[in-house]
Amino acid sequence: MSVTSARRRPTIHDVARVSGVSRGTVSRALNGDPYVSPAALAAVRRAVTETGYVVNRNARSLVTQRNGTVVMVLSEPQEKLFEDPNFSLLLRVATRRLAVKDVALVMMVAGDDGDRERVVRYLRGGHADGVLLLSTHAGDPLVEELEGLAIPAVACGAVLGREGIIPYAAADDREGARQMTQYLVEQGRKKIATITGPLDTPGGLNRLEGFCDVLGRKATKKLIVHGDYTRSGGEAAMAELLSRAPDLDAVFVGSDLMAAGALATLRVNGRRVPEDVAIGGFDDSAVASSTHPPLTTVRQPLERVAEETVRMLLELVDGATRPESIVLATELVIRDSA
Amino acid sequence: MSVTSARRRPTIHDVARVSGVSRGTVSRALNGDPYVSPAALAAVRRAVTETGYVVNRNARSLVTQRNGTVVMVLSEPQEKLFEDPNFSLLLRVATRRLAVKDVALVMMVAGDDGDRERVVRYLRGGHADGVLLLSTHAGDPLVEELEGLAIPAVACGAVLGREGIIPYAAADDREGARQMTQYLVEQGRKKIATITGPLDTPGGLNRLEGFCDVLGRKATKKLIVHGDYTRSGGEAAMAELLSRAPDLDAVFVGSDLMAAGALATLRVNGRRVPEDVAIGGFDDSAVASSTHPPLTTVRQPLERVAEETVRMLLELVDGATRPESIVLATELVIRDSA
DNA sequence: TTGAAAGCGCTAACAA
DNA sequence: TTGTTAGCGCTTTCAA
Repeated sequence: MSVTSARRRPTIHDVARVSGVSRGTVSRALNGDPYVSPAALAAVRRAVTETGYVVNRNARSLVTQRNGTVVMVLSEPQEKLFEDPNFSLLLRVATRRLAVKDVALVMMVAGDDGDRERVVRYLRGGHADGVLLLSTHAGDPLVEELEGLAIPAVACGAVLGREGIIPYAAADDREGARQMTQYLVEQGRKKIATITGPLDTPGGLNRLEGFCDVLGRKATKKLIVHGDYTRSGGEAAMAELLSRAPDLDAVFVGSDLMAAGALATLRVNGRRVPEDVAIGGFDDSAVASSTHPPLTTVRQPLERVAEETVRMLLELVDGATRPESIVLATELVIRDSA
Repeated sequence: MSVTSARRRPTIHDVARVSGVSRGTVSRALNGDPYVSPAALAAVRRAVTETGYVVNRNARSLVTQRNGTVVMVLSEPQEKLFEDPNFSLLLRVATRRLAVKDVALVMMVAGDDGDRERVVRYLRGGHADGVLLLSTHAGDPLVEELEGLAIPAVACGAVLGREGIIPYAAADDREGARQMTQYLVEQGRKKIATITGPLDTPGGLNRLEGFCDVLGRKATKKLIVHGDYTRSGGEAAMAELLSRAPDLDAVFVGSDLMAAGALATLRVNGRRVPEDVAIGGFDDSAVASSTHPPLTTVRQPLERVAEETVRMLLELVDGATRPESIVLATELVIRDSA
């Protein structure tokens, strides 16, 4: 045992020796090249098992200029975004889907200039085949640098201002917001406000547009406040709304986490939900069912967003032309808050 | 611009040519070798800037057998662990700390045998310098495989049964549990139960021991139920406790997430918190302050756990002898639930 | 269908 | 202090 682990790792050379063919043939056999005789293939297979050979990816990458690694870059101006359950979900699904293809996922945060420089250095070092963008804001300087590097990149959610350049998979934010707003209207709510996400994110912008689509002129400035996708941001925004329009009877909140914050503020202010104020969330993330009362919300198919993003990226890496961006339908989930 | 990005990446050869020294000298200059004249160093620096040279890590790794990458393995029998805010925190801190040292973090999940095989293959492929273990359960087969690979490994939280072999950083679970239990006693609670984590995790086992340390013979089997660190597990465990001991007046719950579940069950059953039943959590994670009422809990210094784990791993990778494991003090955080 | 051989870009040992 | 050179382990022509 100790002898075994002390021995150097077997190389393709060892496999060649044991199987009685040349290194070239071993390589071809390993990579599924059609020009390998059944006999040679069998011999190589046996030798691989016998020697316990595992390819050295560094050596392979050096010559192929590929390395079976993609980077997930989290542009994260507010550290808080990490507490968002959506993030965990995307990360988990992406990791799994990539793992199936034997592609490793490197996590990098790009919150400030130092981080960003590091990401770019890593990418320029040729250590990754592609980039998965998460929560990228409009005008993020990283995007431009990426374009300069000419490295395959795909985003979870559109990168505002770059929709035609960086392919993405996303939920239909605008339509989802319409569904929720329409539902609130149908419930007889008369004075409906909204708490949006940051307007330099597609979720912030498009959900607000959906809200306005339904309410038209009723969507006055007074009834629109902006949050930052955090719980505490939701609390503050709700307080602001209450002071602006004490008689509001419904709020469409741009994320479940912010909605949880809004609920807390309403409770403190003695408003009952949904009797006095109806609350609609967005995401149907883990928090939605754990608030009190549980949130009526809009379900985003984030698993599919992650899956499609990964698929698109791998296609790009394999040399496909720019894949079509894809927008997935949302679904209204009715619980108790509205 | 298009011409620039189309050109092949500059190699050390180009730097040598531009700076007028040999490749060897360039390499030495780049790697901080002391035997480089100031003149040569300056020339190399200038040439690097001029050419935009970035080292090719694959080539470097091929010869150094090092690659500036560590893997974070998440042993995750219950997928749910991903929803735990503790996880996000550890991931974020570790990513950042490693990034500072220009070490990349690869995420891998090892939930089933297929996953595990993939992790081992990746490691045997020599693509990582070390392993960060997360939420590893006693008897996890991965641990043994890791030992066979003789790759540096450090754990966040002890790996039960391997405490002497795999160094770790962890909170003082037992003492933390004692603090909370003692506090409940001091509040005049007479019938105190506990919901533990899985007993094959250090948090499950040691927090239960701390509980028993304080209560002695009063900690009867009837008052001890086991959860799985999920919210729904906490709900179910609380229901079980209520049926076993309807007259209990306090519960020490082994994690904030489970405590949130317990609160929900109590509410459904008409028990007021803390008037009828006091609830103590553990973690002081993001959920603790967002439950209703906010949780009195035990703060784990998870940032420091992550920092220390990373430090230990990098030391190991750099050839240090097995570092001392480190146990960090916890702190009682009093809010409204007890 | 196969083997031989030329690198991929870099580090490190050696000689100068 | 420097240049030269031999690989690291692999893929991929090129000939056969």
